[in-house]
Amino acid sequence: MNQYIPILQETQLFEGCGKEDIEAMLGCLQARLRTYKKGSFVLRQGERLDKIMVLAEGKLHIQRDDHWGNRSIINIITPAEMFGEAFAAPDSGALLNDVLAVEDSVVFLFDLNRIITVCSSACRFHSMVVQNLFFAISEKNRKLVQKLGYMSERTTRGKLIAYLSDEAKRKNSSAFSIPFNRQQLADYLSVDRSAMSSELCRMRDEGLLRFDRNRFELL
Amino acid sequence: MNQYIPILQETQLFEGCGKEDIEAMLGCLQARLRTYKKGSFVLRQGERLDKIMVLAEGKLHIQRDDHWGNRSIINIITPAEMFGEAFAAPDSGALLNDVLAVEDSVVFLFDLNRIITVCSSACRFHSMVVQNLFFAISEKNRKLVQKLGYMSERTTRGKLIAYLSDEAKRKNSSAFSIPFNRQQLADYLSVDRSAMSSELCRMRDEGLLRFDRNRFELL
DNA sequence: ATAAGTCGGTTGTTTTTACAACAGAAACGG
DNA sequence: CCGTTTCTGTTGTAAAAACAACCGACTTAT
Repeated sequence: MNQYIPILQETQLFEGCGKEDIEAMLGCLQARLRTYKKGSFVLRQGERLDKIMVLAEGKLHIQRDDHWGNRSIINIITPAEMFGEAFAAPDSGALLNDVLAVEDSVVFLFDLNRIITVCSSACRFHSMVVQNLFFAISEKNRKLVQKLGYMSERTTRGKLIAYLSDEAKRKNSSAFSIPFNRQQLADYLSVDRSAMSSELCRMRDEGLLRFDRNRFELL
Repeated sequence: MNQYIPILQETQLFEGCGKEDIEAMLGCLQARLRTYKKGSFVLRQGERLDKIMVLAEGKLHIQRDDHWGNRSIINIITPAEMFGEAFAAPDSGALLNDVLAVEDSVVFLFDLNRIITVCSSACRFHSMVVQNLFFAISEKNRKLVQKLGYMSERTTRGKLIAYLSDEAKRKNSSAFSIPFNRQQLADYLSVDRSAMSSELCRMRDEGLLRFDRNRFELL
C-alpha cells in the first residue's frame, strides 16, 4: 500500500499532508486497496456505496447504459482522481452508472464514516482531510452549477453569452482568454462545433464581441 | 435569534438536532443574524464569501446579469433553505450571481471554519452538523450531475431517454411515476413543452414506451 | 522543404426545435 | 350540474441546430 503514497499526495483529499502523515492516516481511515483486471467492473449500476474511492493506477471509465442498452461514457478517471464521493453518503440511493476498468487498475477505498467521524487527536491531519473533502466536493459543486447555468440556455448563442459573461466576471475584465479551443468549448457546452463557430462569427459581426483564437473581448 | 430555532430545526444542516442542542451550538458556531429590506442585496456578484447562509424569514432571488445586462433568475430561496455553501470554501473565487431580497428577509450566517473545525466535545452535536453539511452538499452534487447528464444530450428525445432511463433505474422498474407534469418536466430538461409533448408521442408511436399522465412504462 | 495533422471558419442541406395557436379531457369550485 | 381552469396533445410555420464536407492558415515532424 505504501508504494502508492506519492499518488495519494497528489490527490485533493490529502493535499497539504506529508508522506508520514498519510502513512499514519491510512490505518485510522481503514484504507483498503483493490485491484481490477482490465475489463472488469469497479462499481455496477444498482450497487450501493459507502466508500470514497481514489484511483492509484490504471484507467477507469464511468459509463451509463440507458434502458434500451445504448452506452455512453460519462467521464474518464486517471490516477490520483477521486470518485464516488457524492454517492458515499447514507441516503444516496443506488448508483446509476457503471465504473469499468479499461486498464488493469488499482483503487483505494476509504470508509466515509471513518473520514467524517473525526477520531481522537492521534492523527493530526485528520481534520485537514475532512476539510479537503469538503473543499473538493464544494468545488465540484460550483463547477456543476456553472455549467448547468450555461447548458440550460436554449440556444447556442445563449450558452455562449452565459459562458463568456461568467468568464469576464471571473477574470474581472471584458477581455480574457479561455482554456478551450473551439472543439473543446463546443463539447463543454454540448453544441456542434461548426454551428458554434458560425454563431460566434455572427455575434462578432453584430458587434457583440471580438475574438482571436482563444482570446475574447466582450463589447 | 432564538425565535428562529424552529426554522433551523427544519434545515438540512441541523437535521436530527434538538432545540437545546441548536441553541448551544449557535454560540460555538458564531452564528450571526442579518436583516435585509425588500429590494436590497444579500450578496453581490464579485464579493467573496466565507459564510454558509440559511434563510430564516422572507424570500430571496438568486439572479444573474450577463455582460450586456440581461437578468435571469437562477433560483428562489424560501425559509429554512441553505445557500452559499458551495462558495464558502477558501479558494472559491468571487460570486458570479447576485442574491436579492424580494421580501423583507432575515438570514443566518454561519462561519464555515467554525463548522468544519470541530471544537472540543463541548457541543455534542457539532460533528453531526459537519456530517449534515457534507450530506447536503453531496446530495446537491448528485442531483446536479444527474441533471447535467440529461441536459448534455443534444436532442429532446435524448434528454427524455436519459431522464426516463434513470428514473426506471432509481425505481428499479420499467414502470414508474415521475414527480413532474409536462410543463415542469420541460422546464427541468430546458426544452419547449409542446415540442417535448410531440416527441413523447412520437416515441410512444414508435413503440419505445407507454405513458398516461405522469405514469410511464419503458418497453 | 514538404507532408501530415490541427484548427478555425464557411457553406448548404437536413433535422430538430421553438413558438403560437387551438382543441379536447380532466380537475375543480360553487 | 355547469362554468372555469389546468393539463395535455396536435398542427403548421419559422427559426435554429446538427451534420457533412470543404478550405485555408498554421504547426510539427521527418
